[in-house]
Amino acid sequence: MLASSIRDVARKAGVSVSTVSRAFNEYSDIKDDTKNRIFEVAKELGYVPNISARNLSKKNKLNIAMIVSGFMQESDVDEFQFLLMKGAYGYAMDNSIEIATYAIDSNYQKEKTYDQFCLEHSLSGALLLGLKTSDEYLKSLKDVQFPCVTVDVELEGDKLGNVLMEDQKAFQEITEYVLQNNHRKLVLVYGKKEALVSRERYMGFSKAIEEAGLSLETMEIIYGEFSEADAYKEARKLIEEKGKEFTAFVAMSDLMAIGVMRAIKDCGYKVPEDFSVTGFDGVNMAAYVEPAITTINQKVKKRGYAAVDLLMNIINGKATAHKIVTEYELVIRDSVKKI
Amino acid sequence: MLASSIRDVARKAGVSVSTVSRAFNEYSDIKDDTKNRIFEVAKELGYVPNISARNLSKKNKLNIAMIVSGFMQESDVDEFQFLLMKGAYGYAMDNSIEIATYAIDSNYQKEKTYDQFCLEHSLSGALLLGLKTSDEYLKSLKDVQFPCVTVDVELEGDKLGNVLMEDQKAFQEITEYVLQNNHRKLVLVYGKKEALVSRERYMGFSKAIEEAGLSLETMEIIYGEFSEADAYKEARKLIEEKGKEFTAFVAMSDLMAIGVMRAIKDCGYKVPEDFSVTGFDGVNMAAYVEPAITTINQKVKKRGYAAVDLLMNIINGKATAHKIVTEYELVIRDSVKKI
DNA sequence: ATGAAAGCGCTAACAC
DNA sequence: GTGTTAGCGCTTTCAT
Repeated sequence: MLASSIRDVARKAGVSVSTVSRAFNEYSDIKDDTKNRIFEVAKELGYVPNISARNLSKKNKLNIAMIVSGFMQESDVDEFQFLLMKGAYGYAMDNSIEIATYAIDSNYQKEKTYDQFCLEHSLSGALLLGLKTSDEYLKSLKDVQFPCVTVDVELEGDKLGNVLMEDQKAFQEITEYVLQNNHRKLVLVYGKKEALVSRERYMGFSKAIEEAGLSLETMEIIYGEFSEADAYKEARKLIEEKGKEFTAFVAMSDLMAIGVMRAIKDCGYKVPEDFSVTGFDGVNMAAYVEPAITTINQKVKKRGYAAVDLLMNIINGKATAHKIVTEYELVIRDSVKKI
Repeated sequence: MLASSIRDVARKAGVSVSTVSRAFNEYSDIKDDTKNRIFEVAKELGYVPNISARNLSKKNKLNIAMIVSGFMQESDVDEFQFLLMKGAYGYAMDNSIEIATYAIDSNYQKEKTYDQFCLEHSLSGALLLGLKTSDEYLKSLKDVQFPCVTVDVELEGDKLGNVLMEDQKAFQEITEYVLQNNHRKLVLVYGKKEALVSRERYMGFSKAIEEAGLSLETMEIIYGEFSEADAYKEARKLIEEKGKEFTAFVAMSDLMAIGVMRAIKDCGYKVPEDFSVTGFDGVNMAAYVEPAITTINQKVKKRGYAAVDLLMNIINGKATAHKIVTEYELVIRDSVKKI
């Protein structure tokens, strides 16, 4: 009953296969009459063109994919990649294109290069999400043959596009906000050491501190690895050791800010009365915890949307710039107290 | 430079194409010697078998996909589908298989049936997530030709598998818990009307009420559509109208519970002092809000894992049961007060 | 405006 | 154990 091919349609419609092909590929040089008849027959037969076959023969196919690195490694609570995906699929729906998503971990990347992945899947190009400095793909990416767009990873290349954010500037801005609230002894809650954004945000932190005429030496750094649990543990350790020697925690992610807040509460202190806390990302949860967290909203979904847009432009050679810097926004809520 | 084919490998290794094919398909009848040589040459040439070509010619291919319905329609805060995906990819990693994820909205489903989608993508079968009663796929699903596993949708069929949860029993259990805490005037916060799980949970609610010798008439129902915002709005309206006439809100999802809690606070009341609240799902956020929400943990990630497992078994004809009922757990936290 | 036929890269009989 | 060859279902010249 199933699996009627282009030949079946051709036969039943009384035309040749190439005519059917023309109809389905929206060629101009085909009579409306025959075209309609073909579609009718196709519908009767439940015919749909087989994508694999099309991929084999077609010159200019458009197959785009989203390759997510470290999907399983990220915390379950981390909605960052999820929102990126949603943004990407938003573009797909708006433009009636299809995106296939694949999860690829670091080990897999050692077996096959990015180009090989595209080759074997007949892709036109792909979005690459969640890349870490430790990822194999990262090294070979600069001279890929297939169009590729990365998020939060800056890399030059003919076929390469990047969707970036001014991490440094944004982190400087939120640090300055804390400083403006008269905090002088800050704790920086650092993210994953091998994440590219961590370094950028650190630079922003330093800059804010130094431009305020303060010394980095007087600040503390704890390492939360972008994890709620790690941030909790480290913050708790620090508070138990040094008590209220510091007044504010400036975290590189909302999740870590949440961990820090939990530690503060468990130590019998209150936010923001005893300690102020800021986050980074603009994750939904940051608005729902108590107190709601002051943070930088990265507008993640929009970034996913912009990434596919850029990829499409690179694929069809219409990309003017290969770097898109997306906007952010300081969201002031209730987790910082003026002292 | 790129795109060397099986023929290039064959030539350079001094063998025929079929021998190369045998090597890559792990046939037994091939000398280790030649096999190794082929792999060596393949590596030199950067050869990877093209999946589209393989799909065309291979009889027993294994291509599985995850089809997500209503991906864009769900609230951004809703991590349910995300966790399901993670669970599915967990299985994929553990078993070294590849899963392609596609987002398909209701409109798209009208154009193409499930079988047609599998056909055009050369799939062996797929996981179907997020199906609503309003979805086109749902109707035609019972007699699909391609193996298919649904989550939270019970449907008989030769090639059909379901991963289910005892929604009714679970909801009854959490309602009973509230009742045991001596609440007598409850508000049921209903989910999406067209969601299959809503009806089940409603049955569980009714049963708990009736078995406690109470009357459904004395309870209130508000409609939150599984949305935080809607639940907030409806709860707020109710509280402003009737004040503390009721003592507990029993919600069909954690997100709605969070909305209700926000409404309660905004009306100047406290949880659980003035109103008790329960959720359902076991979403991560439920643990982080304040107070932490008493809920039913669905163990969503495990369900995603189980779903792929079932699909694989159906595909290779080894499925004993086509219905998997996954476990849940009542998680008691701080949002219910004994009165 | 339509048809015939070659070919995309691979697998699977069938030969040897 | 390995080679030869006919497809898989489509697109794309090239004819007409």
